[in-house]
Amino acid sequence: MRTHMCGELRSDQIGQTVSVCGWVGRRREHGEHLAFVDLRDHSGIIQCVVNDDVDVRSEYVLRITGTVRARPEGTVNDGLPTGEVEIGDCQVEILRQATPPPFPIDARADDVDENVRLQHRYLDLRRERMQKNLRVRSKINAAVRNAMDAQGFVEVETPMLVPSTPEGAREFLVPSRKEPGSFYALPQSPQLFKQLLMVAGVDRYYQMARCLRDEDLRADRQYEFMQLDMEMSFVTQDDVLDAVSEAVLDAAEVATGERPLPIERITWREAMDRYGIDKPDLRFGLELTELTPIFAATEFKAFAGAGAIKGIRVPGGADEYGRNQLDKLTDRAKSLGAKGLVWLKTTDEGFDSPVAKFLSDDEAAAVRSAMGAETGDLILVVADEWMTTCEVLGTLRNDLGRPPVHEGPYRYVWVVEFPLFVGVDKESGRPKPGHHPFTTPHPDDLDKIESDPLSVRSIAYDLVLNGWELGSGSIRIHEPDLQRRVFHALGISDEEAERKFGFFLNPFDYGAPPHGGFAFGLDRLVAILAGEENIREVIAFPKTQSGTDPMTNSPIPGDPKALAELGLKVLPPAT
RNA sequence: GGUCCCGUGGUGAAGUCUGGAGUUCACGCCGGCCUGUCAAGCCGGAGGUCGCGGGUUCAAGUCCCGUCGGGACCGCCA
Repeated sequence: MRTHMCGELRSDQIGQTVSVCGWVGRRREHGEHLAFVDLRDHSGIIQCVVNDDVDVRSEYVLRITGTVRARPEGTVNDGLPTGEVEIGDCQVEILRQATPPPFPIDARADDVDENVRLQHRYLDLRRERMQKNLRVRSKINAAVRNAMDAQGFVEVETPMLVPSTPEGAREFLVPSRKEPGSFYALPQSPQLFKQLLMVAGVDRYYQMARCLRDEDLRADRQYEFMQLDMEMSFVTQDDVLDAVSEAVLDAAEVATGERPLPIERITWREAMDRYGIDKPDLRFGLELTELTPIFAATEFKAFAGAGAIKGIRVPGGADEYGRNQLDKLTDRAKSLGAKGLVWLKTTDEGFDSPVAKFLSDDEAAAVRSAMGAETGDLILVVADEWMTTCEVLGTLRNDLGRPPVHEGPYRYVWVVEFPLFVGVDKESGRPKPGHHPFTTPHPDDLDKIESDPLSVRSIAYDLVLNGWELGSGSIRIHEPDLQRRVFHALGISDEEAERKFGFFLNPFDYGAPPHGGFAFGLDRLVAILAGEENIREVIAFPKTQSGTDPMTNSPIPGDPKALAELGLKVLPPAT
């Protein structure tokens, strides 16, 4: 039907008779016997010179046959890859007429209400930007698959209809017709299956896995999302990180044409100390500075006895931030859990600050020196429990300096040695798992599981890109004694463990190899590499923030007959 | 569950604070003219439940209350 794609025609084809197919973009008519038609397919746009009087309108689907020729002197279009040539003597075949689209099928639709774009997603996807995104995604998928295959991983598909599991994200439930009142769940991840595949001796498993979580949506979260899910036997953390790195770096290379440097590592502790967050954005400074020792014997009540005192320095911020803005920053800090926020404006004489008079000369000088502050800088200080201090300043740091996620350069980082337990459950008073309850404790911290659980590190790691968590993983516990100790630390009795996790852990008794794995979100990786700051832009048919699809109108009310067959009855909405 | 922003011909915006006739701009659409344009140009035209409901007022796109839809974020996402 066609000999070339619209966007591939160049001077090389001059003289050739070609056929191209596509949609009518812009057209410029100069009377009955001359019209310029921009024909578009996914590869680009070619100008066709039509001398017949054919009625050709926006988005008509055409097949055009004609001769490639150089454009006349002075009419070359530098803005178009095909701009040196055009198709002349065009024979136009209308394959399908079209009604005018609700929005222009080009970059102008970037500004159109997203709801309208989603209502007509098939038209939105027709645009160059979205075509590019679909294709980048496809290339990344292929690169990831190739990388995993080349490393000896076996792609195994796991079920979409799985049992509901008690822990973790809220699940989507699927009613069973054969057993009314019983339900499957859609998998929030293939976690249990991939570990059982290790018991099965698969050794290296991977899957492009669709995961489903019934949690509220965000710019970086959809109900349904894709993960590169993988698991390996007889490995250390380094083996897992290397295998994942290979896939991620290959993906980055096909998407950007440039292979990133090896991914650096930082411990969770250092990430919190320096960036105040477990998914640090390394693209900008504003790092947290340790000030605790300076105030070891301070008389300033707000600082005395604080677990940690840290500051961030905003270069030249003294003039930039007025009283009003500083009050807002203080409110922000308080809403994040800090008792307050101390701000210091660096002057030639010392500090301009409401609390300047409470600082001794030595303390002021030490702060200035530790922060590397120069006149005109703004310093923000928080004094609180270590975790609170870090988190509050980390959030302020992001508020103040973080560029949009898709703006280069790309800064990948492995965050390792996550704590095994995070926080304490209000009801039980027991620690809560940081990653999941099957994560291996750090070998150096085994003796603290009972005595000081919150200080126990784990062999768990996250991959972070430009401040977005791409994914996480861990080395799993494969020995029953250690698993029992961790369960006990979590306040899970042997009986409860058997009831909740028996179906998953009992198979380990038949010989579970040491194993560990990882899963990272492809949508997020593709979005960043495609230069998008919202994963909806790299998903062909995404849901809105409230979980609806304006194109298909899903979700829709259940059909009474179908409900009856499933043994379901819909209750009136709670008031 | 919560906070904030947005909703005006097909599309994007202005008008809303400070109430006075559906007013304006650009794109698109329809018709006409036009043989080298590429954001083609020129002339003419059509197109509206100002998201929806209620209230205040002589009068509401504009003020108030509620509601629906979209977005950003918090909670949530082991």
